[in-house]
Amino acid sequence: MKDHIQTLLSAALDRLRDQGLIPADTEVAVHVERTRDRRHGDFATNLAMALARPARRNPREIAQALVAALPSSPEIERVEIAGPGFINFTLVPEAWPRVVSHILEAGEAYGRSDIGAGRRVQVEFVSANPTGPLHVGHGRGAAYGAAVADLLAAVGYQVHREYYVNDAGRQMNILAVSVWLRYLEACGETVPFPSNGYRGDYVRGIAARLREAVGERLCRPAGEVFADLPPDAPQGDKEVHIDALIARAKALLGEAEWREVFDLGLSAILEDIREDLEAFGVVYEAWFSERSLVASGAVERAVERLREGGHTYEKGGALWFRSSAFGDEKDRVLIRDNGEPTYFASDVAYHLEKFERGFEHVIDIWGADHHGYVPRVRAALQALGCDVDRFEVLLVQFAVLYRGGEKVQMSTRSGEFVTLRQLREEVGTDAARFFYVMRRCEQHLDFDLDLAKSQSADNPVYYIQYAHARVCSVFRQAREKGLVWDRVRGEANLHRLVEGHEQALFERLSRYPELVEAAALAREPHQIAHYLRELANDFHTYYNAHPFLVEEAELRDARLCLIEAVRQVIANGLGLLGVSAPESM
RNA sequence: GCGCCCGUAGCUCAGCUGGAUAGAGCGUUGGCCUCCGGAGCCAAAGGUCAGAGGUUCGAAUCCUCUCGGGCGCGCCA
Repeated sequence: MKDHIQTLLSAALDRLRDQGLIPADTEVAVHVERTRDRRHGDFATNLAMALARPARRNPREIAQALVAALPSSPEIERVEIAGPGFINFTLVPEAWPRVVSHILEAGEAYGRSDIGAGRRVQVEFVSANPTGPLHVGHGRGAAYGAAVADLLAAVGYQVHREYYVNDAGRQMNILAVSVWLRYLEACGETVPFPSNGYRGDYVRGIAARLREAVGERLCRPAGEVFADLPPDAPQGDKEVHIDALIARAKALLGEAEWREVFDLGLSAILEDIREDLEAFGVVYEAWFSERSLVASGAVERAVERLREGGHTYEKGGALWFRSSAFGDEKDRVLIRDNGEPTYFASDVAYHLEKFERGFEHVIDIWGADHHGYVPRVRAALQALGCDVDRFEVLLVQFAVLYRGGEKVQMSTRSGEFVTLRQLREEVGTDAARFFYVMRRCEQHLDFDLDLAKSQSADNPVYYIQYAHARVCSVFRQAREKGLVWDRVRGEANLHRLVEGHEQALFERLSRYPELVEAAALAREPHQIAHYLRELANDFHTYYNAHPFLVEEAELRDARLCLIEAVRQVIANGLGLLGVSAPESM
């Protein structure tokens, strides 16, 4: 409907250009919006006011010319000029109920569109280091990223969801050595556990699996392992200590056996993460390995390209990228003085590779604590000649859990953090997915565990799901009473739905496609969450005000059509957020 | 010190690329169950949109500054 009015206005605009009333080169976006007040009709545009300046005319004068030039339409009952120069459109009454037929016809496809035109867009999200289970901080990125990806898919983009696996860095070596030490313990050795190691219980679990797989073949006496190592903190430097420990482990085991430990740890954790996300309703098209990037020489190639482009220099034995020439606050090291590439170097290679894979748009979803990282990646892409307008980073702020009004403390050091899995077990996937995307991603999120668990009206998830279940329940009741819903008869009698509650529902339902489009383009799934609450409220209100299973079959069938449409839109909307739509609760 | 995000009702937050009288939920107060699920509904009270300038027909929205809160500023990942 909105599109229809936009089309009419564009036509009128062309006529005014032809008539010379406005300069031919005037560029103006035709912007149609829903009115907030019924007295202003159903839709309004500020086009005349936007044209006032370039045309050097009074807005109302332009509005009159626009209205005169407007092609006629059977959908529109009235066009009025109001206030400083708004043009208000009122639809013919018959236009509204039609939305119900559209919804019943389209079913799950209602709200989907093709504005993406099949363009390929990549969404990379979560990408947590595979050194331990996902925690609740990752949960928000997972829920948000999945919702953004699903929204983009819903409006016609070809979406590629990707998880970047940091399986090549020092942190992974630390994990491997942690696993190995726990394994030694399991073999009966007594080892002092490094203060910088991974202390979580899951490491013991992986060590146990290792022992099952290889027996005591990889066991070495603790005395040999720790002989002459630099001291751990607090006497010594914990970083130096653990690096020496890693080197010793590699020396004692040899490359092949070290790799065995490393790979078992990596695959165990990746498997855990994958299962965790899957249970959270989050699936990926690809898991992209950093190690494969290093192995294929892509990192060297990317660094080489920067060097050839004259964007690098050497200082202090290291190779630097002149990112400050592209807006970053300082230059960044690509290759350390020890010859090892930095994490940044492989990230440059990864992002270059994204563009080389031919995505038309590349979206990264990061925790807000990485915001300082954005300018350097952008700088690198620019230096490599990529179109940075096609690169977008969405930063997700922290989520803080509350229980009983108190902040839930999390400590990574002790290994006692709240995992995503624990959260799912406590509040359920539906509540978790919904709560995570209830707020704009720039907004800090207060996650109230008690509220998420509560089965009451206070809890928006239950409120919305209840509306869905209630519709299903009405249909169950109808069947029990032997009433058969005749959809065709219902659709033929939609004009009978003249109650205020019914009109409100038509209006609400009709804006759903606009909403999905807006939410997708703005990457704002929270708009869907808010909409669904309002829709559910409209429905519950209607439910309380009017019986659906009335005697008169025509009216009854029409009302059943309407509430079935409501059910469909709730199901579609919840689906975009990864929340289930139960038939009973 | 520099950079990014945030500041709207007692609390948690919406407010669509600037638009007509700033909206929800919770909480508070007062109502609605012989009836399709009361896990629901209705009503009332509650605001100097942090503050000050600026841009214009018009600013919660855009720009600048100030104040307050969060986060980040490694040859870590």
